[in-house]
Amino acid sequence: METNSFIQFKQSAMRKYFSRMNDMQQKAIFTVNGPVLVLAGAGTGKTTAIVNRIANMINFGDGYTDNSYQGNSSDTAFLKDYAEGRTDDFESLRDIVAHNPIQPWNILAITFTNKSANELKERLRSMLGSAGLDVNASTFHSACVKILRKEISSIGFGEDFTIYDSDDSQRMIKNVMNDNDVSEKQFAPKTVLNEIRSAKEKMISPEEYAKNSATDYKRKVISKIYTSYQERMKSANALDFDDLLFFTVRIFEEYPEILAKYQRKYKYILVDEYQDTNYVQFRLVTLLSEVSRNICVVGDDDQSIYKFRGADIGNILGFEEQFRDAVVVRLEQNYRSTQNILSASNAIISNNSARKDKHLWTDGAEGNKVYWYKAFDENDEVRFIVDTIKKNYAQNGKYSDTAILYRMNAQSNYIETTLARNSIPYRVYGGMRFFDRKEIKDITAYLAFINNPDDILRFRRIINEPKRNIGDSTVQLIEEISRDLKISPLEVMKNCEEYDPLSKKIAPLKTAYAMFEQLIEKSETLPLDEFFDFVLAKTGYMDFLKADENSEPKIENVNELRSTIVQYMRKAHMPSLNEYLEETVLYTDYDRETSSEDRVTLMTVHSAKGLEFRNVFIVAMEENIFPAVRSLENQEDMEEERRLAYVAVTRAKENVYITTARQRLLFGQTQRNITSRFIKEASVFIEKHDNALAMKNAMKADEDKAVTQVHSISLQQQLARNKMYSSPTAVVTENFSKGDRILHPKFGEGTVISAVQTLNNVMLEIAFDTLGTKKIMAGGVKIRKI
DNA sequence: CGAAATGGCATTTTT
DNA sequence: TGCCATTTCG
Repeated sequence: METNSFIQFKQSAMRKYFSRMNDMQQKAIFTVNGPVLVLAGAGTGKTTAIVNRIANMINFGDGYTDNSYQGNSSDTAFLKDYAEGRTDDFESLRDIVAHNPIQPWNILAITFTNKSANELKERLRSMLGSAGLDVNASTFHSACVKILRKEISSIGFGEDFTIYDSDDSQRMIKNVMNDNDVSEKQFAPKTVLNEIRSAKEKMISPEEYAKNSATDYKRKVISKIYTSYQERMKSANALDFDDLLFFTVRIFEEYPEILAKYQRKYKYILVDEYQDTNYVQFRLVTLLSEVSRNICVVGDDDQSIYKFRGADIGNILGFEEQFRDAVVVRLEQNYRSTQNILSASNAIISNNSARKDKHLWTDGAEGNKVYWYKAFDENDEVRFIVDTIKKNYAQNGKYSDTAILYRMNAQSNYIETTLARNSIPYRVYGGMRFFDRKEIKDITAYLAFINNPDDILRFRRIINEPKRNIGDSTVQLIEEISRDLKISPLEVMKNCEEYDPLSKKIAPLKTAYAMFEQLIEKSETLPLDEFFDFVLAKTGYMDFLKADENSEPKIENVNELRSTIVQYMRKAHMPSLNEYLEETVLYTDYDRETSSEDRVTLMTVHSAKGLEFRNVFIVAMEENIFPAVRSLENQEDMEEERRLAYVAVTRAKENVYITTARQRLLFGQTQRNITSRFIKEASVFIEKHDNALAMKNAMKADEDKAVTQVHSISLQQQLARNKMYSSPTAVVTENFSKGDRILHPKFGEGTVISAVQTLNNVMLEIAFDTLGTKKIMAGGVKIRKI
């Protein structure tokens, strides 16, 4: 009697402690040991559940399910009081309830992005204080870097290895292709890199790749490039992003004692966004949890949208097969959206076959129907968006609760222009990132090369930037010598007089060597920020920038880079160049910092995952765009598009606006697409507002009037209409015809052979008096009739 | 060597 | 159409 009530009150007291969580969330929180699969639909409080689960593990261990301690009557009385709200003495609760509490450093929580890792860290800290900071919450990549810095010597790299970003990798591929006489025309470096990347994602080494390539010419070539790429990476002591995961798993597979060490360290593994894991990531997680079997994966198969970069939805769908005893928790109560939005998204996603059945619900309001605006063309479409944003703004005085989502980045342009013209503040996500800018990459390359003089790629990038009279052929020679003799390019420069082919360049090489020698020396003595200034001055890079009159934004960027160094120095325990470089390459999140400014957000549906907005516009929901053309043929791709549509709709708290256009100008061509199947799938929850028909009829009336006077005026009309909508610069004002004499600012005088009218430009074929015949767009360079 | 012209290409993106 | 990377020409 007594024992039963102890356990009963213990559980109610603990439920009381986590009473802000719903039953399902509590189930996830209290299942501490063994494999757990949390299927968390959009907006169901997933992160909160994760944070609370970790808090439970650290505070109470497996106290909730433990039967070994039977308590006594005063404990039972306390628990009863706690459960019924007469006390909230947490310390006493923990004393009585805790069983095998888990040390924070035995927990590894893995996410995909720095943003979510940071969010997790922050929430753990605020819930658990300093214990929260001891949980290893990091991305796959940074978790692997940490392991590799300790263990990589086992496979022959130095522990101060350099990390290459995608841009660096691609350059490296190009270099390798050039040196192996593989034409970039025949094999696009991008394609080659992708192939290598996907091989690494599947844990296929160059040797293994070679085995299956004997018969296929393309594979044979790629195999050669892959092998040589990895060799060079090794001699540069560099790893690319994929290597970080690949080599960690390799080490675990080949060195059981190293694996065992980490299995002991990370007794509890938690993986967020599990639906987006690829094979290496799956392997890593599987290996680490093999012994403890304490693995909790959290995700939503309906939000798996990264197949194109290797994500395997099978990982989450197969979890229950992999772990027969897995506890499955479904989070389906949604705290974000109105019932109508949820119904619409459920209606869409239920057309997918490869999924675990889930049904989002809310006890909140019914809300508005999804608003579908059928526009005449893309200009009418943005006009609607602008009007609606203005209307909403008039009501609640806020722009930042609105997002405009599109399928591809190319669509942002015409929306931006119109927003700007209407003075609606906005921010576009995506595009050039801070650390991808040339000047930033250059300076970082200096720092990286000073940090690791074997880094041949960075050497190549900066040795003649600014100009030091060391041209391509000389660099090529240095590289070859360095490779053949297995010495660093610096060594080659130092002793350049020993190498005959370099004899003509001894002076510049010696000068450059002396410079690097000084830089390296200062890197060991100066604090980082002062060292940074020294590099800028000594290398002449700052002067080089200042010499260009348009360089102000660049100089500003450089100053911003400096402030990242200062920031880093402030928070680092032992600031080092190596660690700083690691952070900048791995944590590029910095320029995504959420500004508090009140702006409309423009982004692709992909980058909207995990975010929420009161009002969401989903632009151009038409077949060929959303779903994208390339997914129409293939069932699997189509299901991914549908998941994407599901993600898009579930971003909204209150209002979803979907737009389509009867015709639209995209990639310079006018196209007519039929309505997206996704709209039809959710039609019950959608309200259609057709402006296309009205506008078409209005235009038809105009046209009829005109036709009575002039025949076939439609091209003229078309042009006039384009003039109205498009920027004025694109319009050709002068009319050219065959036989006209013209003056071109560069090519001089000539005679027009033909003039072909395109939609809003004229293609001229001109016989120049001195240069022969050329085809030129009249709208581009200024061509005058004479 | 650097600006200008040409050609090719156009889902989605994090680390 | 518009962007980019590469080529081309002075």
